[in-house]
This record gives sequence, structure tokens and C-alpha cells, in this order.
Amino acid sequence: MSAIRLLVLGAVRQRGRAHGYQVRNDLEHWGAHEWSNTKPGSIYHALKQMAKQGLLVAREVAPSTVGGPPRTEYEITDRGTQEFLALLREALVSHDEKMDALSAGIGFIVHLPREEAVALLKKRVERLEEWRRSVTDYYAPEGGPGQFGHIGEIMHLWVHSADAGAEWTRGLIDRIENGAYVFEGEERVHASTPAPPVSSLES
Amino acid sequence: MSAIRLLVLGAVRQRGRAHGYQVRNDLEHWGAHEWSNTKPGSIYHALKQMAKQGLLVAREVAPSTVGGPPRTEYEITDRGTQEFLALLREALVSHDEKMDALSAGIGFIVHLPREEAVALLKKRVERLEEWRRSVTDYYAPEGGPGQFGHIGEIMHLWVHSADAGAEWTRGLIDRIENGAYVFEGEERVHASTPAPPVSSLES
DNA sequence: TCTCTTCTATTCAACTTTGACTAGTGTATC
DNA sequence: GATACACTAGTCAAAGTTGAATAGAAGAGA
Repeated sequence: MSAIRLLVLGAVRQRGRAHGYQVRNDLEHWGAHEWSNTKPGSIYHALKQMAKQGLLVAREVAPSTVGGPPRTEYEITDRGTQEFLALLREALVSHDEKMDALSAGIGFIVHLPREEAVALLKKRVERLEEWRRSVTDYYAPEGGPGQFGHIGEIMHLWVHSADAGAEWTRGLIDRIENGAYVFEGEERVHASTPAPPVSSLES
Repeated sequence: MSAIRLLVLGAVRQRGRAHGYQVRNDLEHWGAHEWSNTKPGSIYHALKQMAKQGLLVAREVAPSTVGGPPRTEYEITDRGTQEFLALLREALVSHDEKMDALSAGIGFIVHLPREEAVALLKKRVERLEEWRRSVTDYYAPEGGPGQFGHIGEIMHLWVHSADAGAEWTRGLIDRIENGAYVFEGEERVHASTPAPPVSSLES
């Protein structure tokens, strides 16, 4: 999974209706161009591809209000919303996704109900622990450590990053369980912190 | 930078002369197919591409000894070796590379002199600290934290992973400076320990 | 001996990603 | 009043990636 579909679907969904340039600007505004592959080409390609697959519908629109080339606007379909949620869940649980997918997932996490967010993050921790086990099992066979020479350092790195990832995830679970942020279907009732809603993402 | 060029160049270099299937098997044997994009298609594409660019030379060879289709063997050129070393250095210092590039870099780190390896890893630590600073600067503007709502969690994640990465790198620097492993131009003279001291996996 | 799987070795079409390019309009500069 | 620059909006060719397909020979069991 790459992060771009999740990001583009999420951007279109928040706008209700958007053309490529708006999506591009939104993503840039979120800083996404610094940590993910959100080049113009990728965005326009994703839009076209997802329209072809029925996740978006294209509405042809006359030349831009302020002049410039004509543009195509898109809206998300029901299937697109399903896909968005599926990608979001996947991004949150799977450890092998790169940082870009996870970052995007966190960005959209409040679009899920609080309980589900917590459940997914707990699953993430499980997956990380499982992965850690599989690495250490492979790393410490008969013959003791040191079998692998400097290659052992790679496994060391993986274990280290699995631990760090699990620790961060546990911290996030705690904060969410203690009422931080405003999730889907809530209206600030949980907010023990004066954290703003998604509005910091928009505009 | 993707890891595949580094891996393929490294594989060909170690063999002296190799065809695609050998490279594929070597990488699989190293476990690279589990943590990087080393599908057959990618490997053959990389070989052809790098041959076209003069990093490898192709030698046409008659059908395989044991039957099966004919195959093409490759050797690395001087420019290819330069490129290999450049990619290796890049993989070791830059923090934004994904884990696959770093893992490959660690796999080949002993192809550099010990002093250079240490210097590159120290540079890596610097880069990580720099990145951490840039994230926290952006994260803690006027108005205090909480400005970003749940988006702050993304920065939190980055800081956490920068710290974990720096910690692991410092550990590796220590081990290398204390004589672990055998590097380019050495012949086990540095080995103060018989086995590499990669002890504290159960951190 | 016939078939089924495995091993050797590579190719291919489809899809994704990248970086550069196009093109019109407003706005500031000299 | 010309020139440069920035903004809006998107296209395109080239490169990279994926998963499946191809195809001959060898070994293993019925």
C-alpha cells in the first residue's frame, strides 16, 4: 500500500468536491509533500485511476474562475468511502507500511470512532510484537548469537525499531483512551484537553 | 534512492560475474526479499538499466550448463563500483531513506574502511538530530503544544523514531569503534572479541 | 512410462512514480 | 510598456515495480 490513495481520497472526502490542484495544495499545506510521494503527477494519476475504478466520479467543469486551464472536479463515491476506511484501517495496523502510510493514517484517525481507533492501535502493537518475536527467533538459533557477524546488526535495528514503534503506539492508545482529541460521532464531550478538531487540517 | 540498485550492484560485485538468477538467489538467501523490493522483475530491470548506463557490462553466454534458457552474465565496471560506494554511503547517512536502504547499507558496511564507516554513522546521528530539531521547532510554536490537535501525534511519532534511530546508531558506532567485525583492508587484527558483541537485544 | 512438481532463467504487460514541461493570467519591477 | 515572476492547472515520457507467465530439463512417485 502506498500512502497516496489514502491521502487523495481523504482530501477529496474532506472537501466534498475537489479538483487536482486543490488536492495538491491541501496535501502541501498538511506538509505531506515532505514525507510522502505527493508529486503532482502522482496525484493526478491517482485521481484518474480511482475515477476509472469507481472510487471517485469526475465532473467536467468549465475553465477556472480566475483564468488558466480547465479543470476536472471529483467527488467521492460510496465505494470510495469504503476504500478510504479500508486503507485507513490497514495503514494503522500494519507495521510493514512505511512511515508515510502511518503518518497519513494518524492524520485521518479521527475519522473513525474512538473505540475502533483504539482497537486498531492495539492490533498494531500485537503485530509489532509478533514481528519482533519472529526476528529474535531467527536471530538466536542454535550456536548462540554472533552467528551472523555484522549482519546481526540488521536484526538489531529491526528489534530496536519494533520496540520504539510499539512504545509510541502504547502512548497514543493511552492518550486516546483518556479522552484526547475529538473522534467521529463525538462533539467535544470527551475533550479533557482543549485540542481543536480536524479544523487544523482544513483550510 | 531505492535499495535495489545497491543490492544488485553489491551482489554482482561479490560474485565478480553473475547472471540474474544468481543475483536473485543471493538476495533471497540474504533474506532481502522479505524487507525490500527484490522481485525478479525488479532485479532483471535493474541489471539491464545499469548495463545501459555503463555501471555493468553484459556478457552474452550460451545456454545454462544444466539446461534451461540462455542467460546473460554481468560484471561490474569501475563506474559501477563508484556508484556502489556512493549508494552505500548515501544509504548509511541519510535518515529519510526507508529501512530497506539502511538494511542493505548495513549489510555492505564492511566493504568500507572502519574509519569511514564510523564517520558516516556519526554523520547519520547528526542528520537525525537535525531532523528532530526541525520537527520540534515546527511542533512547538507560540501558543504551546496542542495547537495541532491529533496532528501533533505525527510529529510525536517522528521524534520518537528519530530518537530510536539515533540510539541504535550510537550503539553500532560504539561496537565498531571497539573492534567488532572485519572491515575492508583488515584481516581480523582488530577483533578483540571473537564474536561480535551484539548482546543487548532484550533491551 | 506417464504425470506432477521443482528448479533454472527470464520475459512481459500493467500499473505507479518521477521530474520536467506546457500554457494562460495576474502582478510586480524597472 | 516591457519584462520577469508567481500562480493556476494539468500533461507527458521515462523509469521503476509488481505479479503472472513462459519454457526446458530433471527428479519422484504411481
